[in-house]
Amino acid sequence: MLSGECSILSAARDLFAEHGYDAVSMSMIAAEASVSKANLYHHYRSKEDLYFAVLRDACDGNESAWQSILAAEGPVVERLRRFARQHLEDICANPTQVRLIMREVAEHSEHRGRKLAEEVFGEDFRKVVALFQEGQARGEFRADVDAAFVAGLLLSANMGFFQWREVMRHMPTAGYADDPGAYADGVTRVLLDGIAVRTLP
Amino acid sequence: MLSGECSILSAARDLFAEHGYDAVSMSMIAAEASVSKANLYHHYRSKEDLYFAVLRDACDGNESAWQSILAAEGPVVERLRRFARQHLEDICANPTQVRLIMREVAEHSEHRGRKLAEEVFGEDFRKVVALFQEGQARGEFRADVDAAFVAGLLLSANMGFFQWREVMRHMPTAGYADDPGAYADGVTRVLLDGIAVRTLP
DNA sequence: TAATGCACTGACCGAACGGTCGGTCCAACA
DNA sequence: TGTTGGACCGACCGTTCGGTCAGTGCATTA
Repeated sequence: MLSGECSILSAARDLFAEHGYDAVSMSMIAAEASVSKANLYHHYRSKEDLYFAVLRDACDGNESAWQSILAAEGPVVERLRRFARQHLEDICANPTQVRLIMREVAEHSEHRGRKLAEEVFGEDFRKVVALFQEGQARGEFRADVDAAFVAGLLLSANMGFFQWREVMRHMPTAGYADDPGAYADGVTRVLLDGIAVRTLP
Repeated sequence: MLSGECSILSAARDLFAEHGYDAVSMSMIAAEASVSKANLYHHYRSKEDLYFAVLRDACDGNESAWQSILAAEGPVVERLRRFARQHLEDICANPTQVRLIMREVAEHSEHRGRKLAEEVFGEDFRKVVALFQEGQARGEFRADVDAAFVAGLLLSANMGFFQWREVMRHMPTAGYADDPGAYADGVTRVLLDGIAVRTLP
């Protein structure tokens, strides 16, 4: 990839992620990348083509550290704890990509957004589901909860942190907005043990 | 409110919620409302003015049935269960408003979106926090978890259902995408009891 | 040295944008 | 009955949009 093309892609990614497709003009991207607008059309056939290139680029770099965590050995509970932390850390470390894809899912969930989400998150989601199922098979987790349901719950909790942290930061008694690690640990703990006071059986 | 103004507001709300601010033109709104574009500017000073009116209108109608649930008598656990169901039902019944506000939070979380979210969700959030705190004071919930944290977890889970249901519908073994009630019950159950197999103390 | 190919540009296009303006219509009121 | 004021419209404004195109500068190759 040439430097010109790279700077275009980078500028477009930042702008699209921050403002959305329609709010960003080709002139803005050209100015941000310090190239002429015509140059954009030399590298990409259309605005949509550039947008898809940005999306494709954002999806490529999601080979994450937590892939190995899921496949590791040892107690599922411990793997789950480490995964939750790493996953949330990854999300927070790549806000641009996450925002890009979240926006796409929100606005086109029934069309290409769904397909995109499946391609990007699908395999990962299935791996988390498999982890929960392994936990159930090992007798670490209760068998009467749906693994996909719990996986969705965990990912929703992490996504919720990412989406609402700015709002939560200004809510009373919510001091965890600045500590993803503590949040993820809290999620794991509640997910495993619940919040109800345990009564002897 | 007159019929013309109402149809404008309604058309604008639908279009803004579905496509976002920049993707919607005044001409589109005028056509959708079957009025002239000039008429839009007779009722609203600018596009932004109309957008804010839509936002204000969407925020007004959120006096929900679950307000009384939170304030009711009886075991907190039962109130929590009923709240989770009703809250998710409300979200799913008003997708337009929810999408509108979600978009605003996502794109302007650090500016007016934050203020908006506080005004719309702030009081509700605090009530849910208060419910958890009451549960802790009554000895129904463990005291060593932060109430605001758990409240955020619950709301994130419900929001996650709303946001990802279209994607989830096409994931294997995830059959709960069409049943908000069952999902909410599942969230409550996991939140209360966790998924770990209980070992005798 | 001449020719080829490509990154890149300024000037430009028709269309659509947000917004304005002069004017029509009609119910309310004197 | 004459007047007023607000709902409403068609035509239009300047600007910006996505996109095009002829042309320039500069390596690489023959």
